[in-house]
Amino acid sequence: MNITTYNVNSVRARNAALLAFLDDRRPDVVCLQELKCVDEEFPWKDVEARGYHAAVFGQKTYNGVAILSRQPIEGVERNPHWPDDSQSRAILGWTGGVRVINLYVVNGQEVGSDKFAYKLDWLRRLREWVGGLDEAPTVICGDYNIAPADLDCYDPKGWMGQILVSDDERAHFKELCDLGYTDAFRHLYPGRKQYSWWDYRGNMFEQDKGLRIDHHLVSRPLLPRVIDCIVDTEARARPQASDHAAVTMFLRD
DNA sequence: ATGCCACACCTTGTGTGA
Repeated sequence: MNITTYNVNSVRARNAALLAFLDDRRPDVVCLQELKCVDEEFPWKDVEARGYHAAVFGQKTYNGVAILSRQPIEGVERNPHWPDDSQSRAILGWTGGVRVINLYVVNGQEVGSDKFAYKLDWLRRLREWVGGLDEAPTVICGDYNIAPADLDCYDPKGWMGQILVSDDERAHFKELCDLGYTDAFRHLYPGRKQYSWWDYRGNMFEQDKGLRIDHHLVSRPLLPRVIDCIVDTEARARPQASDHAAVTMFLRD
């Protein structure tokens, strides 16, 4: 079984790229972020034609998350621990015997801003929620908008204190891990420099100047099943690609 | 300090992203 996390940066603008990804890679489960459309505009027919079930939590213009799976998706919950939040950022579904949580974590715009305060509070609520879950095998994947360590940033000195790498954000990520979740990629490859996002501007992808901000956090019962985790840079290199690559984790059956 | 790029939007510029 494999589980992909993929920030598509508009599912409508990325329709051809997404369908090519599904056709080429044949993933079992795909967690999408930044749909940027309402549920009615999601490409239901295209993904269903390729054999996927879909659980969608859309929003006009911004945010929006979805889970695709070759197997049925049950027990779907949307923003389960953010009852008064109008932003579609979290969806949970059970599929293939795994509790899949798909997140589009707040960006935060600028350290110290109102949006940054919202990001920290959102992360606090995430931890509060996840900390109360039972021991069922769980993966929490998505766009975390946090590069957990300097190794996850092409220019740690230049980015010091900035959004995505600040100490506050990293502390939240570490506390989430301390609840019993492991960053699958870093667990497998402790010293590997591998990014998942590259700015559209300045040919950053061609220079491999990026950040690793898309992650799979796996719960203790699931960790022994983790075989591999790869970043699909090929899809990022194509024309009209998202600025994020798809990241896929492979589990032993 | 700004734009650099890309996306959505009751667009002809603005807000947001990372």
